[in-house]
Parts: sequence; structure tokens; C-alpha cells
Amino acid sequence: MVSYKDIAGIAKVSTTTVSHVINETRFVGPETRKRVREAMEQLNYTQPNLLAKSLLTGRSNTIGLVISDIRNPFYPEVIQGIEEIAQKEGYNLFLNNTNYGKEVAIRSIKALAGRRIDGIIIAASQIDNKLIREIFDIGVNIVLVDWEEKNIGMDNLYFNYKPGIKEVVDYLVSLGHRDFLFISGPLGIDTSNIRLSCFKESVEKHQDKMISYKIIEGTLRIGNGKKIGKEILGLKKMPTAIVCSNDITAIGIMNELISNNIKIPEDVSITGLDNIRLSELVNPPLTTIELDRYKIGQTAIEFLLNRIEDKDIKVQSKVFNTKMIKRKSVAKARK
Amino acid sequence: MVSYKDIAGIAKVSTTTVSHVINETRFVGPETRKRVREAMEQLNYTQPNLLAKSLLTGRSNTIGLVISDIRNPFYPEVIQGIEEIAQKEGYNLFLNNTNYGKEVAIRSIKALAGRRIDGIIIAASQIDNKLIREIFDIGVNIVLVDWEEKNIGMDNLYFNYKPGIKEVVDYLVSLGHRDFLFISGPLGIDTSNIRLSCFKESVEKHQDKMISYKIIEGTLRIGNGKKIGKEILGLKKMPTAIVCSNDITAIGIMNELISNNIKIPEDVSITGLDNIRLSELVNPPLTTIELDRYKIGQTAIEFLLNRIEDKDIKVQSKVFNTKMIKRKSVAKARK
DNA sequence: ATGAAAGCGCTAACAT
DNA sequence: ATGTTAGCGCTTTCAT
Repeated sequence: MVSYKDIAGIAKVSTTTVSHVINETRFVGPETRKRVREAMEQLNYTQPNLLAKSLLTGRSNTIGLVISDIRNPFYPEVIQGIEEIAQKEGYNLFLNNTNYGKEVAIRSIKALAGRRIDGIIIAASQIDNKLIREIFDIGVNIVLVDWEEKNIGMDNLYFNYKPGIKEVVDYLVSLGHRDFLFISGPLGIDTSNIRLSCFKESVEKHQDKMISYKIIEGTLRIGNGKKIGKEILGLKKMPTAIVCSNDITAIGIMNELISNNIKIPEDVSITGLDNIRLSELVNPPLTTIELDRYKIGQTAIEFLLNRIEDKDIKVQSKVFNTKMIKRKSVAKARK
Repeated sequence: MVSYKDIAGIAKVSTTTVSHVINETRFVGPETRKRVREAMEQLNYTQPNLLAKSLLTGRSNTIGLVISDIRNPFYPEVIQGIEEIAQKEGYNLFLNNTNYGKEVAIRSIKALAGRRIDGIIIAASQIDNKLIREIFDIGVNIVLVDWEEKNIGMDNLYFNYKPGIKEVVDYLVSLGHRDFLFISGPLGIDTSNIRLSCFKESVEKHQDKMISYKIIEGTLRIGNGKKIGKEILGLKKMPTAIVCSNDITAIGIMNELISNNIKIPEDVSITGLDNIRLSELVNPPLTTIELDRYKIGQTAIEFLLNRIEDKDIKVQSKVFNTKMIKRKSVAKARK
């Protein structure tokens, strides 16, 4: 491994000068500069050791992003929002995928924090709060995205699912729907529970209207919609409206029902949540709930950069509201 | 920033002992061990500085993966294949997304290599060969996935698109199709050109049959299918078979055509390439070409781990063949 | 059973 | 215009 010392030796200068030539951080006589450059060439020196540099300066120009499922269409826009600003500001982004694994998450975060990265954006719930606290305590900047617990004294951003879900329920009720099926996410995950309770709450505001609902627990993953679709086909009584916790599930269910000659929205109305790109490309286009994921990503990195710039600013927090996007998968309840 | 020195000071031991207590690398008397542990607790020391450690040992237990588009459904399985083995072997994985950007790619790779990561898997074409060579020369292990150039003296894996595409063309021809439309990827990208020439070659094997084809250049990205679909609707003469360079595009086109009352496969047959999960969930399920992405990912990391273990083994290379998956989006050519 | 000391590759304050 | 020197936080050899 060739280092400044080797270059300095050949060019007959000090390592200081080598450093200044490479980083262009102070004037170096043209003659000397030339010698250094030649020595570098001769030794094939191209990539300075960033470990040494970071160790010394305490800066890495790198930020980490921890997500729980790279296949989840929830993330791409979040990532894009983060990337664009990171790139513009000259930061490198290391992505870590936990695959919903607690162990992996811990290892990822430790690996990131252990490298004294400038900051970490955590957009994967289900991570040990104690660990987060530890990392935070060693001075690594952290921003939490869509995090379950508020008021933990760290920068955080999250979605308020209530308005979007309420809008959807109200809309369905206004179209005469009284018989609902709600497809939840895994009930171990906090955001799943939050979505479920928003749904319940919204429905219960219509107590006077004799509404009944049933809940099926899903995984939120691709492929699960088809499975749940089959389950629905086996139900004694087909609901008039199916409210899903994410678009992927809604689309899967829709396809399965359509394949079995159920007409959407004439026979059954169905709604999603996420407003992924695909949701407007399917047939019929899906009525869903929009989350401004791009914006939450952008804001997350802005928060982080603020924090990197000045550790002592006060805690930054922001809520993003959600709203219904009307498309074609909802109609009046069948008689 | 608290370090071994601080702990050593409080515990009245040397930094050597601190190191051995933390890493359990040699016997330390129970009394001493206790004192060290207490000092750590007192100082809230939890995360050793991996920069220092890596700098000294030359090992990081981390590998980097560079991809060009996180939203491209080509990647998830590749990543999964890599992740599973990485995790099992105790490696941490840093993902870098280049967004097809040359600058970003360079920065990413430098960031990875500069940290003297144990190895890098590059699954993003369009990266400067000179840079790759540089990184390779500083001794960072590299594995190339689906790389355009062969015989560059580095470990590499790639897909042979020929058999799959030939199978599809032959199948379509056998069903009476004579009027083709091929949707290519961006013709700046090598894998796009390769797919295109495989198509041309396969068609030209049927010279005797008066086959005509037209080519439209697409982006391979989600959303582009719809746009191309509209373009197709405006064509003077609708082809009988549409062969697409990826599934996402095929699905988008299919939806657009169906929305305009064109029946698939009765009016037009359509095929994809990638065999993404979604391709069997759409209506009709898409006939496509399978790439064993999971396997290529697995093999990539196996290659890399071999290389990390022993730098001097000979170049590893592997080709993965492709094959057609028959589903419902293809039928006899309309009269 | 424990410690002293050297050093990984780099930067930056201070000196000349 | 260039060099000396100390040191970032850790590991490891060699001593005792």
C-alpha cells in the first residue's frame, strides 16, 4: 500500500507538501508540484486513504441511510429526495437494507456509526431505541423518518395517516358502503397499527350508519395481495369496499378478483395507500392515499445537513399530512 | 470523543488491556476486567472507532455494492442473493445507487475504495473502465456483474441473453407472427445494444419467412411503457407481436393497450424480459425471459469472498443463460 | 497478567 | 515556499 511517505521519498519533499499538492490546500512551487505529480504517477497513486483522513479530521462527507426493505415501493421516492440533495452538497450516500431484521439493523448502524459517518438517516422502524440512543450519544447525527415514537429529543419526520384514511372512509361511506374489509400490515409493526387505528377511528365516526368491518392481516409485501385475494374469494359475504394498507396489496387483490370475474369498481370498491407510480398505471387506476415521500426525503436530509452544520440547534420535527387521490377503483356500493 | 486512553486512565490500566478486554483477545484478570468495564460504562463508551481499527488492520468486514438504479426491478433479487451470504459470513453491506450518473458513480466508488473496504461488487454498467482499473490496482477486490467487456482480467459474471431471446422469437414465429415491434432500452447502454442485436440475429434466422420489424427506443424505466403504448396506438399498422427489453415496459404497454380496448393476446402478443415478480401478477400474466438474478447475486458474492480470502486465485468468470417463461400474453398472430 | 511503544496514512499548527 | 512534529484511535509485538 503506497502512502504519502513513499511519494515524499521519491519526490524529495515532505509529506506535508504531498498533502498540499494533492488537496491543493496551499501554494506549492511549480517545480516541486511537478516532482510530486511524477512520483505519484510512478507509484500509481490514485486513491488517498479516506480512513486516515476521516480519523484525523472527524469528517467523512458521507451519510448513511438505513431502510428496512429495498423492494418496498415506499422507499424509492424517499431515497431520491435524499440523494438529490446529498449529491448537490457533495455528500456520498451509503444505503443499508435491513430486510426487517433486527440483528442486521444493529450491525448496519454500528458499521455506519463506527466509521464516524457525518450523519445517519434512519427510515426503518423496528430498530432498538437503546441502540439509537447509544449512537446519538457518541455524537453521530441522526434523523428519524416515519418513526413511531415522538418526543425522543432527536430530529424526526413522520406521516400523519389520519386525514388521508378519514377522507377515504368518508368518501366510501358517502357512496353507500356499509360493509368494509380492512387489510392491515403486520400487526407487530407500529406503522401498521397506526394505520389500523386510523381506520377504526374513522369508521367509528359513522356509528349511526350501521357499518360493519372485518380485518385481515397482511404482510405489505408483493405477492401477498394475490394470496389475500383468494382468501377474500372464499369469504361467505363479499364486502362492498376493501381498504388496503398499501398499494401493492390493493393491486394484488384487484388482479386476483378481476381474474375471477369480479368487476372493480362495480362489484367491489378498493383503495390503496402510498400512491406508488404503478397505482395509476393499473386497470382500473387505483384510488389511494398520497404520502409525499419525495418531500419527506428532502426534508430529512435538510434536517441532517442543518444538524451537521451546527450540532446545537434545537430539535427539528415535521409532520406530513396525507390525502386521498381519487381514481377509478371506487364507485357506489352495489345493492 | 472518548477513546481507549480515557478508559485506560480511569481504570488504571494500559490501552493494551482495554483493547483486550473489549475484543476478548487475551486473558485479563477478573479484577482488571471489571475495572475496565466500569470505566467504559462510566464514560458511556459503546462504539469503538472502526476507522482507526480498519486503518491499522487493513480489514473492514464490509463490502460495497454499486448499482445504477434502485427502482429497477432487476436488482432486488440480485441484492437479496448478495445480502444473504454477506450476512451469514458476518459482512456488512453498503449499497450505492448511481442513478445512471457517471459522476455519482465515480464518487461512490472512490468513497468505497478510499475506505479500503474489503471488496466491491459493481452491478452498474457505464462506469469508467479506467477508474475500475485504478481501484483494482490499489488492491481493492472487485467483482463485475453483467459487465459489458469480458476478459478484463477481473472476476465477472454476466447473462447470455441470446438463448432466451431466440426462444421467444422462434416461439412467436411459430405462432404465425411476421410483423414485430421491438422496444429497446436506451441505445447508449451496452446491455440494451446486446439485447437488440440478439433480437435482430434471432429474427434474421427466419429470413425465408418475410418477417418485418420496427424498433422503438425506450428508457426501461417505469412510466415509459404507458408513453410507448400511446405511440403504438398511433402507428399506421399495429404489429402482431411486441417484444420488450424489460418487463416494466411490457406491462406499461399492455395496460395502455388494454385501456384502449385492444385485446391481449388476441389482437397483439407481447413479451417482456426479466421475469420480475409482478410479471406473473398482471392480467394476462406476461410471457417473458427469465434471468436468474438471485443466483447471479449469490455467485457474485461467493466470487468476492473467495477473492478476499486469497488474492491470488485465478480470474473467476461465469455466464448465466436465459430462458423463456411461457405465460398468457402470447397467442397465434391475428389474421 | 499486564504494559511500553511503534505505527497504520493522513492533516495542520507552527516554524523557518 | 517548504518542513517538523504531533496526533487522530486503535492493534500488536515484544518485554517483563
